[in-house]
Amino acid sequence: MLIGEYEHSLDAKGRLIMPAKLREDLGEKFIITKGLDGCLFGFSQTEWTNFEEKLKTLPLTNKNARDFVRFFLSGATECEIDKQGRFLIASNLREYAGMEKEIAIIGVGTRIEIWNKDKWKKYNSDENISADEIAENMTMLGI
Amino acid sequence: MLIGEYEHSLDAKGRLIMPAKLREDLGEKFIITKGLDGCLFGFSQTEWTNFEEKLKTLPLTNKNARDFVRFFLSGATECEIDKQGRFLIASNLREYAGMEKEIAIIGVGTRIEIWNKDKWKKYNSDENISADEIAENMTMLGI
DNA sequence: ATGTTCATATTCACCGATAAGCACTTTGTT
DNA sequence: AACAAAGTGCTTATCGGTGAATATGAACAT
Repeated sequence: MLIGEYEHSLDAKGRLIMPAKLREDLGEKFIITKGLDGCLFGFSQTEWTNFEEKLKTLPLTNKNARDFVRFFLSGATECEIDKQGRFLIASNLREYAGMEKEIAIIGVGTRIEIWNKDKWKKYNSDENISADEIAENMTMLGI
Repeated sequence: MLIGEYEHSLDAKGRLIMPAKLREDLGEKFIITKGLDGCLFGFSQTEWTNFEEKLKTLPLTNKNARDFVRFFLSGATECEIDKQGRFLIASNLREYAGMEKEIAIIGVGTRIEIWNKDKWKKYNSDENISADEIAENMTMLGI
Protein backbone atom coordinates (compact mmCIF):
# COMPACT_ATOMS: atom_id res chain seq x y z
CA MET A 1 0.00 0.00 0.00
CA LEU A 2 1.50 3.30 -1.11
CA ILE A 3 1.30 5.91 1.61
CA GLY A 4 3.12 8.95 2.93
CA GLU A 5 4.41 12.30 1.78
CA TYR A 6 7.96 12.93 0.63
CA GLU A 7 9.81 15.98 -0.61
CA HIS A 8 12.71 15.80 -3.01
CA SER A 9 14.18 17.78 -5.82
CA LEU A 10 14.75 17.25 -9.51
CA ASP A 11 18.37 17.21 -10.58
CA ALA A 12 19.63 19.19 -13.56
CA LYS A 13 18.58 16.44 -15.95
CA GLY A 14 15.05 16.03 -14.65
CA ARG A 15 15.64 12.96 -12.52
CA LEU A 16 13.99 12.39 -9.18
CA ILE A 17 14.77 10.17 -6.22
CA MET A 18 12.06 7.62 -5.54
CA PRO A 19 11.66 7.51 -1.76
CA ALA A 20 12.96 4.21 -0.43
CA LYS A 21 9.65 3.40 1.22
CA LEU A 22 7.74 3.59 -2.04
CA ARG A 23 10.27 1.66 -4.10
CA GLU A 24 9.40 -1.80 -2.93
CA ASP A 25 5.68 -1.38 -3.51
CA LEU A 26 6.11 0.27 -6.85
CA GLY A 27 8.71 -2.08 -8.28
CA GLU A 28 11.80 -1.47 -10.39
CA LYS A 29 9.73 -0.49 -13.37
CA PHE A 30 6.54 1.49 -13.17
CA ILE A 31 4.31 3.77 -15.22
CA ILE A 32 3.78 7.48 -14.90
CA THR A 33 1.18 9.46 -16.75
CA LYS A 34 -0.71 12.72 -16.62
CA GLY A 35 -2.89 12.87 -13.54
CA LEU A 36 -5.80 14.92 -12.29
CA ASP A 37 -5.60 18.22 -10.42
CA GLY A 38 -2.30 19.07 -12.10
CA CYS A 39 -0.11 16.29 -10.80
CA LEU A 40 1.32 13.12 -12.31
CA PHE A 41 0.11 9.64 -11.44
CA GLY A 42 2.45 6.72 -11.01
CA PHE A 43 1.31 3.09 -11.02
CA SER A 44 3.02 -0.17 -10.30
CA GLN A 45 2.85 -2.53 -13.25
CA THR A 46 0.00 -4.53 -11.78
CA GLU A 47 -2.02 -1.47 -10.84
CA TRP A 48 -1.43 -0.07 -14.30
CA THR A 49 -2.88 -3.10 -16.02
CA ASN A 50 -5.86 -2.84 -13.68
CA PHE A 51 -6.29 0.73 -14.68
CA GLU A 52 -5.93 -0.07 -18.38
CA GLU A 53 -8.58 -2.73 -18.05
CA LYS A 54 -10.97 -0.20 -16.62
CA LEU A 55 -10.24 2.23 -19.40
CA LYS A 56 -10.91 -0.46 -21.97
CA THR A 57 -14.43 -0.96 -20.69
CA LEU A 58 -15.37 2.63 -21.45
CA PRO A 59 -17.68 3.09 -24.44
CA LEU A 60 -15.82 4.16 -27.53
CA THR A 61 -18.99 5.83 -28.71
CA ASN A 62 -18.91 8.44 -25.99
CA LYS A 63 -16.73 11.46 -26.76
CA ASN A 64 -16.11 12.12 -23.10
CA ALA A 65 -14.88 8.62 -22.60
CA ARG A 66 -12.61 8.83 -25.63
CA ASP A 67 -11.06 12.02 -24.29
CA PHE A 68 -10.59 10.47 -20.91
CA VAL A 69 -8.81 7.44 -22.30
CA ARG A 70 -6.61 9.51 -24.60
CA PHE A 71 -5.64 11.75 -21.73
CA PHE A 72 -4.24 8.93 -19.66
CA LEU A 73 -2.79 6.72 -22.35
CA SER A 74 -1.11 9.40 -24.41
CA GLY A 75 0.76 10.65 -21.40
CA ALA A 76 1.98 7.28 -20.19
CA THR A 77 5.67 6.45 -19.94
CA GLU A 78 7.46 3.51 -18.47
CA CYS A 79 10.08 4.47 -15.90
CA GLU A 80 12.96 2.52 -14.52
CA ILE A 81 14.68 3.18 -11.24
CA ASP A 82 18.46 3.34 -11.56
CA LYS A 83 21.08 2.01 -9.16
CA GLN A 84 21.00 5.22 -7.20
CA GLY A 85 17.23 5.10 -6.76
CA ARG A 86 16.42 7.78 -9.30
CA PHE A 87 14.14 7.85 -12.34
CA LEU A 88 13.77 10.21 -15.24
CA ILE A 89 10.57 12.16 -15.76
CA ALA A 90 9.94 12.77 -19.45
CA SER A 91 10.04 16.43 -20.36
CA ASN A 92 6.46 16.59 -21.60
CA LEU A 93 5.23 15.29 -18.27
CA ARG A 94 7.45 17.70 -16.37
CA GLU A 95 5.96 20.48 -18.37
CA TYR A 96 2.40 19.27 -17.90
CA ALA A 97 2.78 19.24 -14.13
CA GLY A 98 4.69 22.53 -13.98
CA MET A 99 7.74 21.01 -12.35
CA GLU A 100 10.74 23.13 -11.58
CA LYS A 101 12.88 21.75 -8.81
CA GLU A 102 11.04 21.17 -5.57
CA ILE A 103 8.79 18.14 -5.80
CA ALA A 104 6.35 16.43 -3.47
CA ILE A 105 5.69 12.73 -3.91
CA ILE A 106 2.72 11.23 -2.15
CA GLY A 107 1.39 7.72 -1.80
CA VAL A 108 -2.34 7.40 -2.38
CA GLY A 109 -3.00 3.71 -1.92
CA THR A 110 -3.02 2.24 -5.38
CA ARG A 111 -0.85 4.93 -6.97
CA ILE A 112 1.64 7.65 -6.26
CA GLU A 113 1.24 11.27 -7.18
CA ILE A 114 4.05 13.60 -8.15
CA TRP A 115 3.45 17.30 -7.54
CA ASN A 116 5.20 20.56 -7.91
CA LYS A 117 5.79 21.13 -4.21
CA ASP A 118 4.29 24.61 -4.10
CA LYS A 119 1.19 23.39 -5.89
CA TRP A 120 0.84 20.60 -3.38
CA LYS A 121 1.20 22.97 -0.44
CA LYS A 122 -1.37 25.27 -1.92
CA TYR A 123 -3.71 22.39 -2.60
CA ASN A 124 -3.47 21.40 1.04
CA SER A 125 -4.01 24.84 2.44
CA ASP A 126 -7.09 25.40 0.31
CA GLU A 127 -10.42 24.43 1.66
CA ASN A 128 -10.18 21.29 -0.39
CA ILE A 129 -9.93 19.80 2.99
CA SER A 130 -12.36 20.96 5.64
CA ALA A 131 -12.35 19.19 8.94
CA ASP A 132 -16.11 18.92 9.04
CA GLU A 133 -16.23 17.31 5.66
CA ILE A 134 -13.55 14.87 6.65
CA ALA A 135 -15.32 13.97 9.85
CA GLU A 136 -18.51 13.45 7.95
CA ASN A 137 -16.85 11.19 5.42
CA MET A 138 -15.16 9.27 8.18
CA THR A 139 -18.37 8.38 9.90
CA MET A 140 -19.82 7.35 6.55
CA LEU A 141 -16.94 4.96 6.14
CA GLY A 142 -17.39 3.69 9.66
CA ILE A 143 -14.33 4.96 11.46
CA MET B 1 -9.46 -1.08 24.14
CA LEU B 2 -7.20 1.95 23.99
CA ILE B 3 -7.72 4.20 27.00
CA GLY B 4 -5.91 6.68 29.22
CA GLU B 5 -3.90 9.85 28.98
CA TYR B 6 -0.11 9.91 28.95
CA GLU B 7 2.51 12.62 28.75
CA HIS B 8 5.91 12.11 27.20
CA SER B 9 8.48 14.01 25.26
CA LEU B 10 10.02 13.78 21.82
CA ASP B 11 13.73 13.09 21.68
CA ALA B 12 16.10 15.06 19.49
CA LYS B 13 15.30 12.90 16.46
CA GLY B 14 11.55 13.14 16.78
CA ARG B 15 10.95 9.80 18.48
CA LEU B 16 8.36 9.21 21.14
CA ILE B 17 7.86 6.55 23.79
CA MET B 18 4.69 4.56 23.32
CA PRO B 19 3.18 4.11 26.78
CA ALA B 20 3.50 0.50 27.82
CA LYS B 21 -0.23 0.18 28.39
CA LEU B 22 -1.06 1.11 24.84
CA ARG B 23 1.58 -1.07 23.25
CA GLU B 24 -0.13 -4.40 23.55
CA ASP B 25 -3.39 -3.17 22.07
CA LEU B 26 -1.75 -1.26 19.28
CA GLY B 27 0.75 -3.89 18.23
CA GLU B 28 4.39 -3.68 17.20
CA LYS B 29 3.50 -1.94 13.99
CA PHE B 30 0.77 0.60 13.63
CA ILE B 31 -0.25 3.54 11.46
CA ILE B 32 -0.35 7.22 12.26
CA THR B 33 -2.06 9.82 10.11
CA LYS B 34 -3.14 13.42 10.18
CA GLY B 35 -6.14 13.70 12.47
CA LEU B 36 -8.77 16.28 13.24
CA ASP B 37 -8.49 19.28 15.57
CA GLY B 38 -4.76 19.42 14.94
CA CYS B 39 -3.73 16.09 16.43
CA LEU B 40 -2.49 12.85 14.90
CA PHE B 41 -4.45 9.60 14.85
CA GLY B 42 -2.88 6.23 15.45
CA PHE B 43 -4.56 2.99 14.37
CA SER B 44 -3.76 -0.64 14.93
CA GLN B 45 -3.10 -2.56 11.74
CA THR B 46 -6.47 -4.26 11.77
CA GLU B 47 -8.33 -1.00 12.22
CA TRP B 48 -6.27 0.54 9.48
CA THR B 49 -6.67 -2.16 6.87
CA ASN B 50 -10.43 -1.89 7.33
CA PHE B 51 -10.16 1.75 6.59
CA GLU B 52 -7.88 1.23 3.60
CA GLU B 53 -10.25 -1.23 2.05
CA LYS B 54 -12.98 1.33 2.18
CA LEU B 55 -10.81 4.06 0.74
CA LYS B 56 -9.94 1.84 -2.21
CA THR B 57 -13.55 1.63 -3.25
CA LEU B 58 -13.92 5.39 -3.69
CA PRO B 59 -14.12 6.59 -7.30
CA LEU B 60 -11.09 8.25 -8.91
CA THR B 61 -13.40 10.45 -10.93
CA ASN B 62 -14.95 12.21 -7.95
CA LYS B 63 -12.97 15.20 -6.72
CA ASN B 64 -14.31 14.95 -3.18
CA ALA B 65 -13.24 11.38 -2.96
CA ARG B 66 -9.78 12.22 -4.25
CA ASP B 67 -9.40 14.96 -1.66
CA PHE B 68 -10.45 12.67 1.11
CA VAL B 69 -8.20 9.82 0.10
CA ARG B 70 -5.25 12.15 -0.38
CA PHE B 71 -5.72 13.64 3.05
CA PHE B 72 -5.54 10.35 4.84
CA LEU B 73 -3.12 8.37 2.74
CA SER B 74 -0.61 11.12 2.09
CA GLY B 75 -0.63 11.80 5.81
CA ALA B 76 -0.16 8.18 6.77
CA THR B 77 3.02 6.49 7.93
CA GLU B 78 3.65 3.03 9.19
CA CYS B 79 5.41 3.09 12.53
CA GLU B 80 7.34 0.38 14.23
CA ILE B 81 8.07 0.33 17.92
CA ASP B 82 11.75 -0.27 18.57
CA LYS B 83 13.34 -2.36 21.29
CA GLN B 84 13.22 0.57 23.65
CA GLY B 85 9.52 1.18 23.10
CA ARG B 86 9.94 4.23 20.91
CA PHE B 87 8.66 5.13 17.44
CA LEU B 88 9.55 7.83 14.97
CA ILE B 89 7.02 10.47 13.97
CA ALA B 90 7.69 11.60 10.40
CA SER B 91 8.68 15.24 10.17
CA ASN B 92 5.72 16.29 8.05
CA LEU B 93 3.35 14.89 10.66
CA ARG B 94 5.24 16.59 13.47
CA GLU B 95 4.90 19.80 11.57
CA TYR B 96 1.21 19.28 10.87
CA ALA B 97 0.45 18.75 14.53
CA GLY B 98 2.76 21.53 15.73
CA MET B 99 4.87 19.24 17.85
CA GLU B 100 7.87 20.57 19.73
CA LYS B 101 8.79 18.48 22.71
CA GLU B 102 6.00 17.94 25.19
CA ILE B 103 3.44 15.48 23.89
CA ALA B 104 0.17 14.08 25.15
CA ILE B 105 -0.96 10.65 24.01
CA ILE B 106 -4.50 9.59 24.68
CA GLY B 107 -6.43 6.42 24.07
CA VAL B 108 -9.81 6.87 22.37
CA GLY B 109 -11.17 3.37 22.09
CA THR B 110 -10.37 2.28 18.56
CA ARG B 111 -7.47 4.69 18.08
CA ILE B 112 -4.94 6.80 19.89
CA GLU B 113 -4.45 10.51 19.48
CA ILE B 114 -1.13 12.29 19.70
CA TRP B 115 -1.19 15.96 20.67
CA ASN B 116 1.11 18.82 21.31
CA LYS B 117 0.67 18.87 25.07
CA ASP B 118 -0.18 22.55 25.29
CA LYS B 119 -2.74 22.22 22.54
CA TRP B 120 -4.28 19.32 24.35
CA LYS B 121 -4.47 21.26 27.61
CA LYS B 122 -6.03 24.19 25.88
CA TYR B 123 -8.46 22.00 24.05
CA ASN B 124 -9.58 20.52 27.33
CA SER B 125 -9.83 23.78 29.21
CA ASP B 126 -11.80 25.46 26.46
CA GLU B 127 -15.48 25.08 26.48
CA ASN B 128 -14.95 22.56 23.78
CA ILE B 129 -15.35 20.11 26.49
CA SER B 130 -17.83 20.69 29.21
CA ALA B 131 -18.98 17.37 30.46
CA ASP B 132 -22.51 18.65 30.81
CA GLU B 133 -22.64 19.81 27.29
CA ILE B 134 -21.26 16.55 26.04
CA ALA B 135 -23.84 14.65 28.01
CA GLU B 136 -26.56 16.71 26.50
CA ASN B 137 -25.35 16.01 23.00
CA MET B 138 -25.18 12.35 23.75
CA THR B 139 -28.86 12.08 24.49
CA MET B 140 -29.37 13.13 20.94
CA LEU B 141 -27.44 10.09 19.92
CA GLY B 142 -29.70 7.90 21.99
CA ILE B 143 -27.47 7.02 24.90
C1' DA C 1 13.46 1.42 54.71
C1' DT C 2 15.94 -1.32 51.17
C1' DG C 3 16.56 -3.55 47.13
C1' DT C 4 14.62 -5.18 42.66
C1' DT C 5 12.39 -4.64 38.52
C1' DC C 6 10.27 -2.18 34.90
C1' DA C 7 9.25 2.09 32.26
C1' DT C 8 10.94 6.23 30.62
C1' DA C 9 14.58 9.84 29.47
C1' DT C 10 18.91 11.19 27.43
C1' DT C 11 23.01 10.89 24.95
C1' DC C 12 26.12 9.15 21.59
C1' DA C 13 27.77 6.65 17.54
C1' DC C 14 26.97 4.53 13.26
C1' DC C 15 24.85 3.61 8.77
C1' DG C 16 22.05 4.26 4.84
C1' DA C 17 19.34 7.47 2.05
C1' DT C 18 19.64 11.55 -0.29
C1' DA C 19 21.70 15.91 -2.56
C1' DA C 20 24.77 17.69 -5.66
C1' DG C 21 28.35 17.97 -8.82
C1' DC C 22 30.79 16.13 -12.63
C1' DA C 23 32.12 13.08 -16.46
C1' DC C 24 30.94 10.04 -20.05
C1' DT C 25 27.82 8.17 -23.67
C1' DT C 26 24.33 8.44 -26.99
C1' DT C 27 21.52 10.67 -30.30
C1' DG C 28 20.28 13.93 -33.48
C1' DT C 29 21.49 18.22 -36.01
C1' DT C 30 24.13 21.13 -38.79
C1' DA D 1 33.03 15.76 -38.59
C1' DA D 2 31.70 18.75 -34.96
C1' DC D 3 28.51 20.13 -31.80
C1' DA D 4 24.53 20.48 -28.71
C1' DA D 5 21.17 18.32 -26.05
C1' DA D 6 19.58 14.60 -23.48
C1' DG D 7 20.38 10.58 -20.85
C1' DT D 8 23.25 7.60 -17.77
C1' DG D 9 26.50 6.61 -14.29
C1' DC D 10 29.91 7.61 -10.60
C1' DT D 11 31.73 10.07 -6.43
C1' DT D 12 31.49 12.67 -2.34
C1' DA D 13 29.37 15.03 1.59
C1' DT D 14 25.60 15.60 4.60
C1' DC D 15 21.70 14.61 7.29
C1' DG D 16 18.13 11.95 9.30
C1' DG D 17 16.97 7.56 11.04
C1' DT D 18 18.33 3.63 13.89
C1' DG D 19 20.37 1.13 17.59
C1' DA D 20 23.07 0.82 21.88
C1' DA D 21 24.39 2.26 26.47
C1' DT D 22 23.48 4.52 30.41
C1' DA D 23 20.85 7.34 33.69
C1' DT D 24 16.67 8.47 36.11
C1' DG D 25 12.59 7.51 38.38
C1' DA D 26 8.38 5.02 39.78
C1' DA D 27 6.19 0.68 41.48
C1' DC D 28 6.47 -3.21 44.07
C1' DA D 29 8.02 -6.84 47.25
C1' DT D 30 10.60 -8.13 51.13
